[in-house]
Amino acid sequence: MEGAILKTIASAGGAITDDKRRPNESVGCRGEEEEEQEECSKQVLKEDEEVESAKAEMTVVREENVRLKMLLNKIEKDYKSLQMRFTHIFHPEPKTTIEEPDELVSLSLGIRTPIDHQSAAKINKSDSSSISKSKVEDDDDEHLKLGLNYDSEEAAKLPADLNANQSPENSLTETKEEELAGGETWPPGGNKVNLKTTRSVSGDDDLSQANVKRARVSVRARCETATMNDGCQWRKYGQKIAKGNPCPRAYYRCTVAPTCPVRKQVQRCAEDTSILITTYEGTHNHSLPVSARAMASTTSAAASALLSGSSSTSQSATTTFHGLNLSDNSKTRPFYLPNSTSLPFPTITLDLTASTPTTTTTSDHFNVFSSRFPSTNLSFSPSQTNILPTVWSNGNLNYGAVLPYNKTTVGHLYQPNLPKNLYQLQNSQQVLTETLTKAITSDPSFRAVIAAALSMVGGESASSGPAQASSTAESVGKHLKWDGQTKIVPSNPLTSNGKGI
DNA sequence: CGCCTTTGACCAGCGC
DNA sequence: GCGCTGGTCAAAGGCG
Repeated sequence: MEGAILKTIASAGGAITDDKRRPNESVGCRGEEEEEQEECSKQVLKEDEEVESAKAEMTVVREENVRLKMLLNKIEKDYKSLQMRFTHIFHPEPKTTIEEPDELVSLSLGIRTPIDHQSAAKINKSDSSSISKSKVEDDDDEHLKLGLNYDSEEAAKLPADLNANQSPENSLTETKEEELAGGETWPPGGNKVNLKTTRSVSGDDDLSQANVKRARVSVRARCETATMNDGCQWRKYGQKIAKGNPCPRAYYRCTVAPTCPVRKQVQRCAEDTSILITTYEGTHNHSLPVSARAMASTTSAAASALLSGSSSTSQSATTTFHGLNLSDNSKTRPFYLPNSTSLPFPTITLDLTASTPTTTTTSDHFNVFSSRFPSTNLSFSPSQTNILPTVWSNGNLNYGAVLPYNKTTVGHLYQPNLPKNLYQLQNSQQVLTETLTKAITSDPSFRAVIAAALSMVGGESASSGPAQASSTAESVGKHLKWDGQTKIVPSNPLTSNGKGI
């Protein structure tokens, strides 16, 4: 049946479009034959060209792959360099910075395991590194993943003390909490117990310790959604109307791990409701999805920098910051920074809202922060590619600021009419600022981390929607390789009901 | 049914 | 001591 049909078609002459048969067919006149041959040769050439182009494309893709691999290697190297930098910054010469056992705990960044005071007291101050190493080596794997939440094999290959030193907030925030809780989940009012305990033990020093342990990282970003999609799972456990801000403040708790101590407060800026102020507290004690690492790393790094500054100026921080009320700033403060007036916790603020060129002065309401503790403000301008820090005396560190470094902005540092304690504060803040500057400017990895956060937040703010916001994180997750395997994160790593954070 | 949000109540710290 | 405020708890209800 089919054969008959084919014969019929073939006899029709030229109806068959099989190109390969045409050169051998003797149909039509000689001129048509030449045309067909020419046409066939053209098509063959075209196919060859396509093959060649495909090969060239494959070559390009291969080269791109090689470049990406090199980029990944570079990122990993940068990360290791960043770790070294943090270790270097946060663990200066012990004799010059560590003055008491508690201070040792404060400076032992990232010690995830609870270290009781007895054992800590037995250990020599100068052996802080060995403390970290021995404790971490005894710890389980999860604790090795702490800190900057980078749990690649490269990180695992690093010395244990490096891993242990990644996360200041782990050691600072959770050590005593886990002591109190016996390693279990947070007891009701754990923070209260913590604060109350530390305050009742030995007065101001412990108070300052508690303050340092409660370091917070506040992120200001333009976001239309209820919360920033930082990749983590959060559970809302409370909401309050804070004084002076009609927008309610929501309290969230990380639910990725039941024992995770991380909490965050979300509140819209009263001045500009498109600005979302998210304040993070604590460090995740579990591995994070790729999409959550950027923010976690950023906040952890920022908190580390802040705590480093606080630690290095702990003396003045205790004696000066508590006694000094930055009433000038707080009175003129045109927006409401979470906890800035009521809590003595050091807060570092990452200002990701300065996406448009603005005239930045010390009175710029996006860049003036005040609290009883020296809040440190990092203002980023994502549109700027040349990152040059502008530092002024109030601890603000304007990244990519529109204004060039202008000494007039720091002029009041040298004003002779300032009270002595204000000078102390400014000196402390200057040290803090220098520490931050050192951490950020001297290591490209820090900038990479910040850039990752910027890309995430910027994408979200630009898209004004959670789905699109997550696409940025998704692309990061899809294109980054960790632990030698590609981890595909969900397009929207939200909660099961899709409401997310 | 499990997880989440909502929301009023409770507690602690702080200032007057 | 009292009131204000921030932070947290926990019961109730909603949602998938």
